[in-house]
Amino acid sequence: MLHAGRLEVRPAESVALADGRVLALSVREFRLLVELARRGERIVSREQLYAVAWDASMRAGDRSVDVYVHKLRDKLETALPDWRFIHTHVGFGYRFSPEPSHPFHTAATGR
Amino acid sequence: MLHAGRLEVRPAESVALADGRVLALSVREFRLLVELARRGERIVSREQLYAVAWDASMRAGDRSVDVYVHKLRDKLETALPDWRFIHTHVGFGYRFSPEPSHPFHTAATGR
DNA sequence: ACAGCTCTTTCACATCGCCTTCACGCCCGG
DNA sequence: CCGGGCGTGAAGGCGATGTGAAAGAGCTGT
Repeated sequence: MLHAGRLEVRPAESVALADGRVLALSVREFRLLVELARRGERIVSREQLYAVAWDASMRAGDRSVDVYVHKLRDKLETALPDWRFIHTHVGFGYRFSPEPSHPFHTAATGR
Repeated sequence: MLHAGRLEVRPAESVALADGRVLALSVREFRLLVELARRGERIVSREQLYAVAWDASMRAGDRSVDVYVHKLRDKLETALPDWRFIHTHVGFGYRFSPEPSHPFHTAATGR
C-alpha cells in the first residue's frame, strides 16, 4: 500500500483513495499511477512507464503516456485541488511526488 | 449485521431491510448483496463475486453477475430511489457504497 | 405426473466508456 | 524562424457493461 500525502494507492485492491474517497480510474490510469507512485521520487522515462503499465514496448512517437498522464492529472486535480503529484522533466520523463500547488500561498494573495 | 445508510443486511437471518421494510430477494440476489456489502468500499471483481455467491468458478464470458447486479439495482432503486449502492468500475468489477443519486458535485469519485 | 409458479441462465441488442490516434498550440533552445 | 518536446482537446473504433426477453431448471401442491 502506497501513501502520498492525502493520496493512497492500493495495488492489491485495484483502488486509489483521495482523502478516503475512491477515485474512478480506468485500468490504464490506475496502472500508470501505481508505477509512478511505486518509483517514489525518481524520474521515470516514458519508455519505462509504457513497458510496465502497458506490458509492451513503446513505439517511437507514441504519445499514450503523455495522454494518460494528462488524464491522471485531471482526476487528481479534481480530487485534491491543492496538490500536484506528477511532475514533468523535459527530455527525461515524469516524476511522482506530492507537492502543494501554491507553496508560497498566504491569505491576502488572491485575485 | 451490515449497515449501509438506510439499508440493513442481516446475513444470519437471510434478510435485507430498507427503512425497516423487508426486501423480496431471491437466494442469488441476497448472497450477491451480502458479498458486495461485506467488502465495504473495496472493488470486487466479477470472478470473486461469482466464486463466493455461486460457490463455483466463473466461466469466461459468463454474464450472470452483470444480470444479477442489474436485478439488485432494480430492487434497491425501487426501495430507496435516491440512493445508489452498487457502482461499476470498468475493467475491475463492482463496488458497494451508499451514495446519494444526485451528488452535489464531489470529486472524480466513483460513478 | 402434471400444472403453475419462481428462480436462474442464456441470448441479442443497445449503450457506454476506454483507448488510440490525430491535430493543433505553446514554449524554448538553436 | 525552425524543430523538438510537451499539453490538451476531440474523433473513431471497439470492448465492456446495461438491459429486456426468452429459454431452461427447479419447486410446490394436487
